[in-house]
Amino acid sequence: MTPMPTAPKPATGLRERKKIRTRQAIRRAAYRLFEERGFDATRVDEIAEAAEVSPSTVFRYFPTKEDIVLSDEEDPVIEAALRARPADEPPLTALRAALHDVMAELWRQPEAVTELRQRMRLVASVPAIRARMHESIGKSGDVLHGAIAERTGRARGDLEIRILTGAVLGALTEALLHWTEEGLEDDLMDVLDRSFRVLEHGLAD
Amino acid sequence: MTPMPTAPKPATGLRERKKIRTRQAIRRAAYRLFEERGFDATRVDEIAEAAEVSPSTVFRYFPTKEDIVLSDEEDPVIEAALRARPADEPPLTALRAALHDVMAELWRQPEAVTELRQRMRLVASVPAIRARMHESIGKSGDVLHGAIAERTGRARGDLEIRILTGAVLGALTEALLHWTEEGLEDDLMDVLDRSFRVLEHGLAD
DNA sequence: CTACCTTCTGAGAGTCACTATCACTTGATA
DNA sequence: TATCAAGTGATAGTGACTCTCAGAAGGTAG
Repeated sequence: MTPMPTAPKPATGLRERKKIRTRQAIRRAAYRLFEERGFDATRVDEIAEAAEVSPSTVFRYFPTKEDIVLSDEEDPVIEAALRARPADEPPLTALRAALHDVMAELWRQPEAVTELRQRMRLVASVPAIRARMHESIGKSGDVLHGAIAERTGRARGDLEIRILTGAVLGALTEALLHWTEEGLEDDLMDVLDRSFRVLEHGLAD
Repeated sequence: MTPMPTAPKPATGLRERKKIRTRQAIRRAAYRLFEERGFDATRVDEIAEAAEVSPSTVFRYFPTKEDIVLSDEEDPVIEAALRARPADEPPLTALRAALHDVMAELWRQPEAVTELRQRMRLVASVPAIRARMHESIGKSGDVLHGAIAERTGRARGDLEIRILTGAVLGALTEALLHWTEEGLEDDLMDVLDRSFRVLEHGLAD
């Protein structure tokens, strides 16, 4: 019986550190090999060897080969940013502001941006990874759904909210893919703004 | 050299008929087994045996096991319905009307509705199939994208159009999943209308 | 420092979706 | 009837992923 079951510790201890390092080693090795010879042409065994672990270990850290590419630790960040917005803002406004904040923060970390580019390149070129991304976006949808339900006072299963989050995520996904196909160099913040403009005013202007 | 390379024949001939029957046999057998024992617990060999063909033949007709569930012959139908709308209608209006038409036609065929229900039940419960559906929706997005680009006079690669189609398809997908999770019995036309209302007016009312 | 426990790792064997190849059958055609 | 093209089945792969179990290594109490 732990006295404070709510505090999950700041992840100190040799064990935790080793796990983080192993995870990183696998992912780095995988990215390198994927860039060198392509996703499909890279076997999991090779990733394991390059990362100096056994194949079993790779699957212990990542349930599928595709999951090595998709980290997915962003959801809670976005959710937090959304909760930080004043409660009287309409959903779309709050969402735009929240995503704006998250992206500004992301852009402050050059290596995070580099990784985003690598990842999007793979997403754009490998169907299996794209499919996986859509799945994970669906899960993000659930999270957003909950947060918006709270702030608008609607029920969790509300159809209209679900439609709204679906529309927003669908729009953003397309915008992100467009950005990727255009060479990953456009101003992503601008792409984001244009997405919300369409969501708010349609194709009008 | 065929005299008329544009006319692909009305699919007469024993060969064609046999192919269609084989395809149907495989799909029917698969649906039955999936309902009986679940998607993951059904091996492709078993589907082949139930359909009285060899496993190789199953893969000749469907590239993956998931594709047995997702027919995907609807895109051209929707596209045609969209092109049939007057050119001066704004995109969202035209899309709603086109989908309205397609769905009304679908509802006129009871067995098509039954199959839709079966399919959606699998989509909702099997992640791999859901992922595949998202992929195929992405392709539908391309089609819609092209059709809307034409009718608005914008370029094919236009970001705003892509955002719009992404939003519409994202909203509709969520609505369809909601419908499925609610038991497949609600009035789907109503769900469709509510989706477009949110797309046009936001969460306002 | 030692003993014990829990967690992590690696090795091995097995399952199953999917691919490639090739001989054989069968519908179309002259 | 002979010939050709297309569809089928058997066989032997490949590679992602699962399960199990023995041993190693971090954490902890005495």
